[in-house]
Amino acid sequence: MRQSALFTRTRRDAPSDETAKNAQLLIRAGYVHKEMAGVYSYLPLGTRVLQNIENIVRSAMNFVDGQEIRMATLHPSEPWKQTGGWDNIDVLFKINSRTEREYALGQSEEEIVTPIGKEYAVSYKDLPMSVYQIGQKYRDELRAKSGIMRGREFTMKDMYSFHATQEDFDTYYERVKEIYLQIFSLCGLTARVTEASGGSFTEKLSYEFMVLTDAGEDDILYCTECTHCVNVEVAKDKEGDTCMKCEKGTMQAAKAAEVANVFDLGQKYAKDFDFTFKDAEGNDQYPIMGCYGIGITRLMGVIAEALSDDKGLVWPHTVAPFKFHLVSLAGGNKEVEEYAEKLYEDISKLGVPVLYDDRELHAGEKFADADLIGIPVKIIVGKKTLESGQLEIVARGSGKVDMVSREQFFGTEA
RNA sequence: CGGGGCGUAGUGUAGUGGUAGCACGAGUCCUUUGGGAGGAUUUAGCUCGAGUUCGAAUCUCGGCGCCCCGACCA
Repeated sequence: MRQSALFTRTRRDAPSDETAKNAQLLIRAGYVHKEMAGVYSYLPLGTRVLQNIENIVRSAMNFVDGQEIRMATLHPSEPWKQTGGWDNIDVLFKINSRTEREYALGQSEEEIVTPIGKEYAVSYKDLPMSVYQIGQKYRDELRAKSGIMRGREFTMKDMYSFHATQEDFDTYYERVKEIYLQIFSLCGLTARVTEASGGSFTEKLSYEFMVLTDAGEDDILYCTECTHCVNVEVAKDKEGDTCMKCEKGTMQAAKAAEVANVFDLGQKYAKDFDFTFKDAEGNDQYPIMGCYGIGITRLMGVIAEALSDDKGLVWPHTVAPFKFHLVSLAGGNKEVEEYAEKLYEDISKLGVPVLYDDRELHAGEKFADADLIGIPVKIIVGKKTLESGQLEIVARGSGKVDMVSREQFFGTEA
């Protein structure tokens, strides 16, 4: 992608109506555009980041035998009335049609997926079954905040599984929890599995995946020695207590952002929709259901918060909009320009996403923009490098500089 | 939803009752080209409504919007 043709441009100043670091940086760098409080559009750079995150999540869900589907986000009101959500879930957007009909906007999809499951899972042989989607969710938050971290419209991956037995569910639940941690690790974050309230629909605990960051809105307690971690809303221990699990570490208080959660829904929804299957003896049984969410756009916001520095964003290579930022310091020098053009074509030919700064600007502006945009590796081409016959490779995070020959560069790529 | 703050060119800001200014951006031209360069020139604005006043960006009331704290949060 030629930067001169990029749909967006960077800004020197942060908008005055955002205080969250993620929103300031993402807007300045041209990743997102704010529509209203809690609602953002994603521009080319932002869309690329989202697609990368989605693909990481998609692979992981496929790995745990989830099948991707795409459910409606405009919902009939009936299933919501059937589960009680219509009256009990205050974040549910309710829509009045110009006709007498009422609709809901999907804030979660149990009301849609359970009736679908009921139609296809009629025998124990059809179970387990696990489906997921990546799509928009709508929640009528009283107060949207923290940039893209708590919006009224956001992108979520939500998976739902149905199981014939509690044991089968438990096994699957653990599998998903494990793969979730890998997802966050791939995104450059360390997440902790945190015990939390199950919400209004279950007595059981749920598990939240928390990333330690001051930008988060949850208070957690984590053990300094083991993986034990509890949301303070359900914590029996206090800061400084000895960990109840390993009995070695002490519990440490921290701010954290919830990037995902998993719920054991039991048989609630199956019962609400009278979803039964025939077991091996021919008896009707309610399946055990689980749901597993990952906030895709929130995850992007948390990465932006947690990994940025005073110059701008610092994307891990797994989610970065481009692998390389080719910065040409031609300054009117035809030789350098031609060299950069050729290099851009050669990298592009390999199918490697590269942003090519071909604009006629001073080096300082180009570097400042590159730092702000936060692509992990800069390739700098100028008179200097042309004379030495080498490429200057600069890591965005560490600032580490490597001088490599063109052959070495393409050698490592191939 | 309760409390607080704020709405001025595309962006960031100055202007507390009397001619709306600056910087950045954007356009044209010239010079410059390894960390936001310089000059010339052009462009573009007071959130909406009502009121007070000879006169309102400025004062009063109301609406709308945005941010923050709290409450809330499948």
